[in-house]
Amino acid sequence: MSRTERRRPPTIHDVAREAGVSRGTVSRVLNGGHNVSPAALEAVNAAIRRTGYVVNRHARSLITGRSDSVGFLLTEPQERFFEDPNFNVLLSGCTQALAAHDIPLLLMIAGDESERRRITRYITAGHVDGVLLVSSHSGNPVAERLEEAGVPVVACGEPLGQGGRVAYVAADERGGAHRMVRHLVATGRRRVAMITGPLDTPGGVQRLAGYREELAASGLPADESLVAEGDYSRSSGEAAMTALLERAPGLDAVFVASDLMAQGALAALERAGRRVPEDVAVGGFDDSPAALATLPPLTTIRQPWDRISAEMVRLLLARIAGDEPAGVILPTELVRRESA
Amino acid sequence: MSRTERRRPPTIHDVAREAGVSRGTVSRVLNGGHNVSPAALEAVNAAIRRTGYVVNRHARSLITGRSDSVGFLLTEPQERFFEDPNFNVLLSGCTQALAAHDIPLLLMIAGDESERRRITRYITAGHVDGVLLVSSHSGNPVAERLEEAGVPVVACGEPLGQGGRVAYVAADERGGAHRMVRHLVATGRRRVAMITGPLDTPGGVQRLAGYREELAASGLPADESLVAEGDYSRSSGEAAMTALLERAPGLDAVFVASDLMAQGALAALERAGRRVPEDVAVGGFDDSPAALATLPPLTTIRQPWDRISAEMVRLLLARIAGDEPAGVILPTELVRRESA
DNA sequence: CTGAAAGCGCTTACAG
DNA sequence: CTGAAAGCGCTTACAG
Repeated sequence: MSRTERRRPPTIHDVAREAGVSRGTVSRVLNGGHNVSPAALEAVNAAIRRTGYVVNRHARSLITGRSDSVGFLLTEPQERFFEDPNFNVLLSGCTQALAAHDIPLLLMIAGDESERRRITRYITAGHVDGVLLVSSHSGNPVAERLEEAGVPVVACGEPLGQGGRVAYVAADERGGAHRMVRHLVATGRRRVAMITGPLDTPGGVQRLAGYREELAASGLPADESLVAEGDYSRSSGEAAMTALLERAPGLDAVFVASDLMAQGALAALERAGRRVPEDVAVGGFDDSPAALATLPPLTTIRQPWDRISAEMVRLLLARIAGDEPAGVILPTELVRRESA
Repeated sequence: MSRTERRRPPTIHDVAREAGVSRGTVSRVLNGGHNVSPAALEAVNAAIRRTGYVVNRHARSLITGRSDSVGFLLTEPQERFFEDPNFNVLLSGCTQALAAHDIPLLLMIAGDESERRRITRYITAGHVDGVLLVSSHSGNPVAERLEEAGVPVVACGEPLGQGGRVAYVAADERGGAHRMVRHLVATGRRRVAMITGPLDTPGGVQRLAGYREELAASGLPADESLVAEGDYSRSSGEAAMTALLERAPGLDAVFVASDLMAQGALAALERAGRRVPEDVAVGGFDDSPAALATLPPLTTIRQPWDRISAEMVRLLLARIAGDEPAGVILPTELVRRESA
């Protein structure tokens, strides 16, 4: 027990004594300063400074019933999280946006159903005022479960088949796909293939839809042999590209639904002896750090992750304050580099 | 205010009534079940199940003075965090190891000095029982500040110049460097260059020391023109490799202190028309996902991130329980792939 | 082994 | 505008 003794921190009582007012008045100052005379306000603020007082959140939460904290819940299998740089940007952005409101972020990872149950229980017990949910796979019931229990949720990406019951923030996936395919076609490509994301995710579905729409708009024929499905991982992109090359050797461009998969596709193309962009133009999606790590650097669709995290936090705080759920769609943008 | 009403969750009082015992007895069951008769124990447990009771942590913390939560504090500038997959593995591993103890992890990011002050204040106010610190740069005073305030800290990586005051977990950096250089030399390389990490970090310093020691042990001459410093980023690896090629065109191998920098080095070598591994063997460090994303896949030194996170959590919980600080060094291992 | 009671540090009507 | 007081849901000596 030789560990440094932690001194008992000053309480509202110490501040009250120091300022010569009651504890109620100190509390009022702490909670917005309404109904407090200027003189008292100043005395209390000075006392807070002198004593180094910091509110005890446990005591406050006990009475308010709020925890003044927010959960960041990841229900993807871990591997995805490890590999995808987007998660970092999102997580970090949310942490900082919350920090500006002095709200701590609790990180929660639920890889399997038993962890999901444990965490749901923890959350619905009121340990957190709301949840930022990252889990684009449909058929994942946590969002509804939490909302039913009265815990506000904001999802990253549009939840599939949930009829507007849960709030979300998403990039304009479909518009992004339009932009990329338009660019590919505008630069003279005529056999444009696509590697999609998992088709049980909104990103998977909508980027594919945008691809098809833009192809049709360009008067190019639809050809299902030009479409292969991946799971957003690097290796799945490599496998899909290999399959496409086999099925449709004449392809001259490929729109890949994530930069990470595009990295894999690039490897497959190199192995097959196809030059990029001379023989095959490659377009990615995300504008993640991976897009700069490839050779050649990737032409891609930028998702505004910084704005996405900021909007998620804004929406969640609004929901916690009582607002109705809302969906926010943020624009994407084409980033031209060397691969297409 | 049409938001779903959150029902008031059951309290210890409801459980007591349901079980026909006093609240004190319920509390004893909750806290280990000492001094409770088997009959009472069973009645309480049944009542807990029936009511769906979950302890209110705020009330508990208010009286125990513990928060039963832990902070994960990142003091690196954000960019590093985004780019480095190791952070993910570490963060995720710590989250899960803590979850096994039912302890939530609060993510904290302190990019600049003002954020550092805000977060230090938050932590020392007792909102967290201990801190997992990721910040290998020396001259970063947060670890000492926190320990002085009585908050246990466990650092990732050996803190430079802190005389054993703060607990840490690290990989055997020096041994890893030995292993890699030995491998390079054993496969016939004679002009082995090195791209180091930042030399104000333990990883930077120790991997370089290991390189020099092993070169000497192999009877190869020390040549300072063969050493260039990077900052662990991809682009710095590319720049360093370009500089090395200029200074020492005759090099036939390079030991790069991180996989990410190795990725950059590979790009520089390709640009310079050097084949890997035929002309230049490249060895990385980390065995991060980046090592598999390169062409050719990277021979590297595996850091046991899963064990590192588990040990950090173990050590922190021990410190919180009163143990003295300790340093733990975990072994590294050579992973042979195609680049060397 | 068990219950009654005090008290952790706050907030919030309630009087004035 | 301000103070006195109740009470949030727990834990922990203290008696028995």
